[in-house]
Amino acid sequence: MAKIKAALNGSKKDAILKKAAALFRARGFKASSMRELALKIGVEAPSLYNHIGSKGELLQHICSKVAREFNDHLATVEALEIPVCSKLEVLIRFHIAMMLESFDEVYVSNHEWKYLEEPSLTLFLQQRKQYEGRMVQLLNDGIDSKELKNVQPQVAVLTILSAVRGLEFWQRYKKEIDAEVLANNMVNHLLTGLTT
Amino acid sequence: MAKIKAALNGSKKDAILKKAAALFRARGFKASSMRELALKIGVEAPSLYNHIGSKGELLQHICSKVAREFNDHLATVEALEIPVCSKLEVLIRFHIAMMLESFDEVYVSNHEWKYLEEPSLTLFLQQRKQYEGRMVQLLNDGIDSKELKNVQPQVAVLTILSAVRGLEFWQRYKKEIDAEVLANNMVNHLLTGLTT
DNA sequence: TAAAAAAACTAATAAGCGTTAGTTTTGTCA
DNA sequence: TGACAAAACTAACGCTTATTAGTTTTTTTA
Repeated sequence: MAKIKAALNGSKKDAILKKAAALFRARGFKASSMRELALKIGVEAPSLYNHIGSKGELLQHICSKVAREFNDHLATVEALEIPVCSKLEVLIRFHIAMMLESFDEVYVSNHEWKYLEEPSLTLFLQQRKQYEGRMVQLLNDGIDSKELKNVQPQVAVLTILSAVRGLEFWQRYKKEIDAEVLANNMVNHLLTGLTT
Repeated sequence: MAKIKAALNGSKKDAILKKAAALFRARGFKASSMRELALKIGVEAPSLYNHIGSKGELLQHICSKVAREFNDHLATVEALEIPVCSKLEVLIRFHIAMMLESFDEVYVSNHEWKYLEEPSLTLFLQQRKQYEGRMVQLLNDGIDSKELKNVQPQVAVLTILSAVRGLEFWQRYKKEIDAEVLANNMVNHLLTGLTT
């Protein structure tokens, strides 16, 4: 059987991770078998273990990479010296961009994290909680400076994060609606509402 | 071993369905075993088959019931003679109420539907698509009557549905934020935005 | 209280799982 | 070209899965 093709500028492990993310997204982590993953790669299941440690390790890599990217980005946004509204806009557009270029990974991270083993599970949840907390802080800044209405910041963060998360459903409309139009609409909706 | 306790005003199958929804939500459908379900009920796994047909049938019942309830409610809202904004508010509040009183079932319906077998899977997806389509129609009405801004209705529906779906994360804040406050905030945010 | 029905039990089956061991093939470098 | 390392292979293990068969216990009904 042919050897595993390394991803462009990546190790063979990276190639496996990419296929694993696609499989886990389509089937779910628990319903995905190592034999199925091997088949997609064009190899027998035990051969995978020359490159990876375990099935769970694959999930761990996917989730921790996504979490790191979002946290890193949030840090850069916090450092910007622009109005809170603009920061929110940048954040929302980043979520949309991530959904576009790393759809499988983001989806898996959002849906399958519960199958992480300790201590990765605890770490992941801590990072997510932190991310939310820092967004709440951002909204509080905006409320203090009168840029934003006096809302419950936790509820607003919940609404925003859920809305951008829902971009996973958007794949369906890809042909009908341009990514730029989508982003503009969502930013406007979440910041200025629907009503005239 | 004790017999399966029938739910108040319900059959034994209903009691199993309730426990199954809770288990499927906590563990995921594929990761939930019939032995585990039986344990929660206080019975051996094969005994369940005196009351149900299969594991998949449980998921099917849960998902189709939730889908029916949402579709039925949408029909009553469409028939109301009130402004579009009010209709949207009623819809959002219904989602919040459903999340409160049938959390496990709604969560499972949202997350585990992909494990439905045919023809239930196709039916479920059709109903969901229909629900979205009818909401798009509702928004179009609002845009025509100048009640709403001239937005892309598909994007707005995506945003609204995703936001209310995200209420599943809200359980964490239950102690801090009252359900009524949550509902008011979310309705205001989705209809009138965040900015001053 | 005896018969019938419902629902529990134990035992077992076939299939699929992640993973390991041991071996063979393939690719690399001196 | 020969030697070493990397990575593929086959076979198999131990475990879990949903479900069935057959039997016994419990409950309902007459």
